[in-house]
Amino acid sequence: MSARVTAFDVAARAGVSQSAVSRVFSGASASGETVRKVREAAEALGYRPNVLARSLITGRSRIVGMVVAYLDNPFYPDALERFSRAFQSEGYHTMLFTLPESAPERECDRIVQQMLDHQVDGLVLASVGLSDALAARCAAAGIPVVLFNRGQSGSALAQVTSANRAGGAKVAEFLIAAGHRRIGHISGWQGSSTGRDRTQGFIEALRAAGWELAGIEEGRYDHGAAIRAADRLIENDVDALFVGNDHMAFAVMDHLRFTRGLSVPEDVSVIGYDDVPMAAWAGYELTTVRQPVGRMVSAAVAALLRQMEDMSAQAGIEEIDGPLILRGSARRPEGLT
Amino acid sequence: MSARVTAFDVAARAGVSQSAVSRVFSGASASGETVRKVREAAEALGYRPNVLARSLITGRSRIVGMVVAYLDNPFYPDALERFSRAFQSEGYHTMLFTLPESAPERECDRIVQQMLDHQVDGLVLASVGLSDALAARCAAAGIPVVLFNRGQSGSALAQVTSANRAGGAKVAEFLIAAGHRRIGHISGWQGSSTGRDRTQGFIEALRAAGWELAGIEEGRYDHGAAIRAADRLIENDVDALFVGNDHMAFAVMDHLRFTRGLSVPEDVSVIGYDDVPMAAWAGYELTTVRQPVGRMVSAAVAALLRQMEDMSAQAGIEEIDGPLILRGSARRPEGLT
DNA sequence: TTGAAAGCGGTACCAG
DNA sequence: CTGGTACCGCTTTCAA
Repeated sequence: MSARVTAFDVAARAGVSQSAVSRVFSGASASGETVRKVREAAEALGYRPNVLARSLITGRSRIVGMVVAYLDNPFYPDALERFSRAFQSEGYHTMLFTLPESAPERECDRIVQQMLDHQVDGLVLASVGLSDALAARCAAAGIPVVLFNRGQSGSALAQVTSANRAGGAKVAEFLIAAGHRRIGHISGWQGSSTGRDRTQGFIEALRAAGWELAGIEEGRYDHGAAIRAADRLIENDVDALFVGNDHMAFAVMDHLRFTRGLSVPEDVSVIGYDDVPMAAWAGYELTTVRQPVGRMVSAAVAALLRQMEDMSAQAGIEEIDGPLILRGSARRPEGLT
Repeated sequence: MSARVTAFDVAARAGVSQSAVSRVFSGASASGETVRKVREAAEALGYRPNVLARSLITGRSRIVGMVVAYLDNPFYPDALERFSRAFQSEGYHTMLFTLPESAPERECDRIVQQMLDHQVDGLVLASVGLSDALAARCAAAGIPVVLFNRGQSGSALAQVTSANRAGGAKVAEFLIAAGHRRIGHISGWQGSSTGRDRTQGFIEALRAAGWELAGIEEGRYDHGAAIRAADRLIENDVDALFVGNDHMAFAVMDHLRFTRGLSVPEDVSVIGYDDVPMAAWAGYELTTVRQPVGRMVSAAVAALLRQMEDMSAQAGIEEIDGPLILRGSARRPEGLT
């Protein structure tokens, strides 16, 4: 509707050149007098620099692209909010994408390509992988990528996860200490590093203590699959269940209690990964493994900034220590926001 | 690192003019032969049009800005995911902002201004208001704005909420039907339309049935405040509590059960707004009011698209019918994703 | 249909 | 410090 106000308009009103206006708004050197006149004129006209034009010439958009597979596991909204705030405070903006439930892995490439088209300065991929071809493209374009909560072996991309293996081991120790001997496992997707690592750490620690799994099933992302897996394990008489999958623990426990009439944790102990906020808020008798979200996000942001600011910075793999087992206490654990 | 591939490079390789390349990629008329040559050259060079440059000249960025106050109420991640997908499928990208917990209302203007600098084509504000000054600025810039889950009376902005008043009334009827007579209310923030409407509908329906509130407190956003409010109401002997605030119901119930040793819902019935996903997943004995998220998002998206596509479209206020009371069943209600 | 040229709204380098 | 000017990468007249 209204005619766009450009730097020329401001220049004309302030009686200076357009270059002067540009300098004032990009923080380059200008005399106090010039600054004053320009600011005044800009204010009067309601002028604001067009970020697109600026990005076009500087080659930096100050936008980071963020891809998240899904948000129904409360771990991700939490992380997303932290990412968003962190980037904002560094002067970056966040362009968000979520993947369709149908073909997440396949869509990811398409979406990353779109972000590249938008000239993003960096990319965060939460719980999704990237094809080698596209990783190469990003590298060629000089766009740093950070994989969050997912490792991709053999890739040169920066990666941040928590110590999933240690987390899995902790669970084993926890269950053994609680006196459980027939322990079942519904694993996370074995195609993901987090899934594999948790399972591996769990089994190893069990073995180190002289025990074997009473049964193992792959749960992947599907509630139904997780529930069927739980059924099979229960038939097999397990008295404890480690659900390594992202947010299946509630579904499983629900099923055990209300379909099978078992009491948790008296009949079967259930322990899951990631579901802390819900478990905590609900004061539920579910024991969960809490990943150190805050530190994971900080590490990812730092890694990305480092690479965006300094082209020569190396992409590294960071494993943030300290997955924490929270007994499903009746009270909300302190320190949880 | 690598030299950027531009339309000129493609043109040179294809033996056509740069204009021709542009036409091919913007879908304008070009002969089949030209299209073939250009596509081939582009493919070989790995060319992709620079969206920034395109937006700069067309004046349309195909980006919608989205501001969300917080994501720790599961209602918002749910909505956000739906928004993101809807916009993606319409060829729009989403730029996300979250507000700092400290000064959300004040920061909102600053952030909206930043989005305008980025030349967004439209704005969605979830649960936050906009100053009149900035609303005017958006209008002047021809940028449509939709307020989601928040009304702002007297503003010309498009607004989508659910029928909060009817929802509040339903809660009253529900509690009365359950035989409660000493009913307390912890309201949502009375500075927001949703908070006011829920409370008003609740009180009116109570009154229509011949009852008065046994007590009312304002909970606002703070867990602590909500808990203290609950304490005061309990001292006042209420046997039912309607928590109109966004995601306080769990905190309140938690407190009642584990600090005060009351059983819910036997001693006190608690009913909240919005917390359905958690309640459902946890199979918790909490009765919640579920807002029709899907339809709310669809309406908001439609309203925004309409205005973005057709400058003459009117901004309207839509109240989506059908807040639903879900008894805190042991099983996850069907139809919840 | 096609190519040449004029911008879109800025930044950056230049000589003054 | 200042103004002039080339240029970022693309879209869009305009003649041919």
